Amino acid sequence: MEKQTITIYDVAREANVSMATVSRVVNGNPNVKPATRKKVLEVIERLDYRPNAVARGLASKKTTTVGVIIPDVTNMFFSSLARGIDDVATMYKYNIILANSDENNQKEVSVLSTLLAKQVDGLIFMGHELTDSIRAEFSRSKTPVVLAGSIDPDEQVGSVNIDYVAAVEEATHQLLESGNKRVALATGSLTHPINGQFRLKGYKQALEKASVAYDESLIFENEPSYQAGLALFGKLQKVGATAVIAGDDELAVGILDGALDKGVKVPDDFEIITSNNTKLTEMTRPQLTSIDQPLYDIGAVAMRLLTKMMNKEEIEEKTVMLGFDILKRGSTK
Amino acid sequence: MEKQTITIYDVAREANVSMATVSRVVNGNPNVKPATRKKVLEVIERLDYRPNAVARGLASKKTTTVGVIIPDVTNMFFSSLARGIDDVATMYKYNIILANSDENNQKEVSVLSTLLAKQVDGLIFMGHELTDSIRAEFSRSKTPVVLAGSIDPDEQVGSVNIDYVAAVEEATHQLLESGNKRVALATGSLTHPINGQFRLKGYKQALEKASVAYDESLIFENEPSYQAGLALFGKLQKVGATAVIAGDDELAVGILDGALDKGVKVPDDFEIITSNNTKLTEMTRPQLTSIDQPLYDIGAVAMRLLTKMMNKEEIEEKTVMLGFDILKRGSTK
DNA sequence: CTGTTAGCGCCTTCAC
DNA sequence: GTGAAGGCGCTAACAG
Repeated sequence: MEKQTITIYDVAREANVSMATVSRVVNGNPNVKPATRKKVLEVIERLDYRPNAVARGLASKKTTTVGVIIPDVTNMFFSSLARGIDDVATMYKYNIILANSDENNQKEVSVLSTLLAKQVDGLIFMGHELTDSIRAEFSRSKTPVVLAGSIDPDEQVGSVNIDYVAAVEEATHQLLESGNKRVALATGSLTHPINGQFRLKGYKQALEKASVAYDESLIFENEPSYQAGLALFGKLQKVGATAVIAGDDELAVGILDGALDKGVKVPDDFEIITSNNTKLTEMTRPQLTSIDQPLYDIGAVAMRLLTKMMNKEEIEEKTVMLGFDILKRGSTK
Repeated sequence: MEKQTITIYDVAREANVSMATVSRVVNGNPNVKPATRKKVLEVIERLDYRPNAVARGLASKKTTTVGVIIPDVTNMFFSSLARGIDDVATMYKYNIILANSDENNQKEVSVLSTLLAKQVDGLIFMGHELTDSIRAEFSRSKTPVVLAGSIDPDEQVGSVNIDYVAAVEEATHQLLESGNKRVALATGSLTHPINGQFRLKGYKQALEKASVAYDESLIFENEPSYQAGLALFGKLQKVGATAVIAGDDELAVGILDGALDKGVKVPDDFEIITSNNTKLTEMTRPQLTSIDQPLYDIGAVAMRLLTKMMNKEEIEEKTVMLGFDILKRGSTK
């Protein structure tokens, strides 16, 4: 009645060879005479044998699974990355253990701990802040880690991203150029380096080059959600902003709808540039101009980088920066 | 230099007890004297010991991980389900191995096979068709399976869904009621039972009750994508449809934008009811009227059901049907 | 090319 | 309440 498993031992017996030989053919070891290989394969087929990956993992100390910590699969930005990660993982015969963290430090630490207990061969971390507790867990195990779609100022772990400074600088520049005097910046928490350091820096640089004074009241910290965007538009109007750079597409759609709902014309009376170029940017009317981060590729490259690290290959540069563009659509003039 | 792991054996030695005792305290077995428990816990803390889940899995034949086969994480419908699944899984100390299948039979079979090899304790399958090869894999292993957000006409495996027949019947009814003579139905492949059997049936029943003749030219098979929707609107116009029921929200948004782009007024000149009530339905202008499937809950309940099955608890009913509503928004009169 | 022999780290009877 | 011992199914030297 129990899931009667047939083991490598059964196959060995039936095929009149040793377990070692069976193991060899299963693992594609060339040191097997074609004839015996054929015989073994035949028995495997007949018995419908399937290697037990757990046992294999224990013996070989490799699980061929990697842990992926994601803030929220439900957010297109992250799910797009995740898709790239999974596809490349599959390509390299890895599986993904996916865990949502809501960027909640406690959850992150807890999930990281169980992932490590499960002996994942590597980790991909999405999330914009590497707290000390997370860093501690990382270094405590020697498991390779890659950050996808974010950046670690200390460059202690691998990371795949774009040049956030340059991207936001360029976006700000365009908005300034088209005549906006007051361009707002709406990102997530400024305690996250990607926002507080990089994006903000790009924003300030653009202002400076245009000789526009920096005004802190134009900086907004928000959740990456549609609701937050909807609520934000009013505040944006209040401070006299005529354009905004949003750090998240859902947030941007919220801002757009907030404007539309008040009868404000986009882009005529208000311009928006968003940051992630997810599918969402094409679904609105007008469509959203966006920084074009190659999301899928960021995930894919991150996973590829991780495979190299797991494979102990030589890594030229563990921080890889992909190219970006500003994709002009209807939300800007 | 190697990831020097400390094992249960080290803890046992340091604490002057046997491995068995350590195992007991780690697993919360009550048969341990408080004093020794305390001592062991202390050593565990000091040595920073973390049980190896792989070894545990081999010995106990339980991995506390479940496999989740998802067509595409990038689609809000599925990612919403996935979120519900993961949250409940976490609650019950399970982890999720997530694998994208694109509803491609070959990928499904292949991934299912590796999931089974990894000894997952259970499986959640999202996808609208249980092909024979999938069924074969399912029954070949005795691993519990639950379908989330779809339905198996044969009810061989567990499933959590809503009453698709009633939902589409109601939606069709409303559209007919508001004066539409030609209501189209745009779903995924009709070979999928959820479409070809259930949704179509609800559609036909509504027509019948309203004494409207069934016209096959009003039935459309589409990919669940924005692009497909965009392209579809033209065809909808061509067959003289004035309203549509879409089986997927991205598809619906595409149809909406297709209409808007041609200057067709929604809902005045064209009405739309979509099926999944994902976040997307709120993001458009007008917002989309939708069948309100409790996506997160479907995922959550599916996972909960699976935990019961893995736990060999008595299951009253392995097909659970959740309630639904029609959420009226701006895309209908 | 193939077989033998140890483990991998932990759980689980079965005694004591 | 605690210890000893035998696996779980497979890989990895090491012989031959």
